[in-house]
Amino acid sequence: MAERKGGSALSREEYDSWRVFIETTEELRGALAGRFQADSGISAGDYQVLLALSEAEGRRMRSSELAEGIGWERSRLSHHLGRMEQRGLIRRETAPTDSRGSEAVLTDDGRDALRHASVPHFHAIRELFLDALTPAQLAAARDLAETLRDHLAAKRKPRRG
Amino acid sequence: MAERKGGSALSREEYDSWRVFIETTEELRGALAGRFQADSGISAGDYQVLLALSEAEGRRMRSSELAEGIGWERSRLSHHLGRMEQRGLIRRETAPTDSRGSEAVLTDDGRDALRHASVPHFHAIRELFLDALTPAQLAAARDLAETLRDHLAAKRKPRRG
DNA sequence: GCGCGATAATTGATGTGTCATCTATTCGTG
DNA sequence: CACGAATAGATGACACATCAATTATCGCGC
Repeated sequence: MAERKGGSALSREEYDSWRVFIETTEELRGALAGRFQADSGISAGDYQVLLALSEAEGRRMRSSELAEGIGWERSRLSHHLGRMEQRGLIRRETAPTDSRGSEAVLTDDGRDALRHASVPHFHAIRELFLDALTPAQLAAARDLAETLRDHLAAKRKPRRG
Repeated sequence: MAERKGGSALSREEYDSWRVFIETTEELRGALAGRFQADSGISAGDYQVLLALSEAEGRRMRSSELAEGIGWERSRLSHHLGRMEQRGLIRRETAPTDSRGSEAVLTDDGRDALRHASVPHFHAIRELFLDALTPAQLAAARDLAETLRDHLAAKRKPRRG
């Protein structure tokens, strides 16, 4: 990892930059998740689902659209909706136009949970992320994220397959 | 989430920056993990453990030191070592000096797995991360990560508890 | 209107992370 | 030395993510 050869070895500096970046962002995610869960009783994943549903027409969405909207695989969403349904945060109904499909519907309990979660959510983001950064750093974070996101998208779908 | 009140609401821009940052870093982690696992047959977590052990005196470490070294909770490490032991990558022995404790020992299979994983590992880092960024962006990423890391450390241990 | 590939969603298996709890051992202090 | 607190580590329960396989329905071409 110190010498350069074959085009795939990394310099110490490259490797260190990578490591501190990936480990810290992972730590940030974990800290946020823990804080958020402890303060509101719902997870970050729950929050995404609830928010999307609350903004949807009739507070309901087809599973596929929901998955698309929040950028999850359908299998992941299906499992997650199962758990949320157990807890009464959402309910599932078969889609009226296509009986293969299902709609996730926000329940009243789900609406309440979302309402109570928003403030802790924003507070945690401010405290653990925004407060740490200067405006320039925040701008750099955004630039970085957008660059990486585009790069990953290109890697994922290089023209065809 | 648009208006500012109570000091905890976020501007749209703050929220968007947060979202793209956290979602993209999470996506990067997932992409790396998938690529790495597919190419080498071991996970990123396995890699960290194997690397630490391979560099240790006698290719063995006390569980606590290992956990400390790679920054994991002991419970997490314990579960992970159990799985790695199942696959023959490591072996556990009771510590000679303290019979409460245990040592994780790198097996020959573990050493081989590490050897075969290094190139794919570096390659994935280069391809998904380093290749995406200009030198300035890479420097910004590191600066950002270090700032956040320090901030999180301060939040975690504010002087005493 | 039948048959078959495509699509929507669920399910099961497995790996992973966290928390709370448990067991065994060590150590400090009387 | 004995006892209780602290420590090392393992374990069980649960939430979560990914992958492969499965089920049910749709819709097109004949």
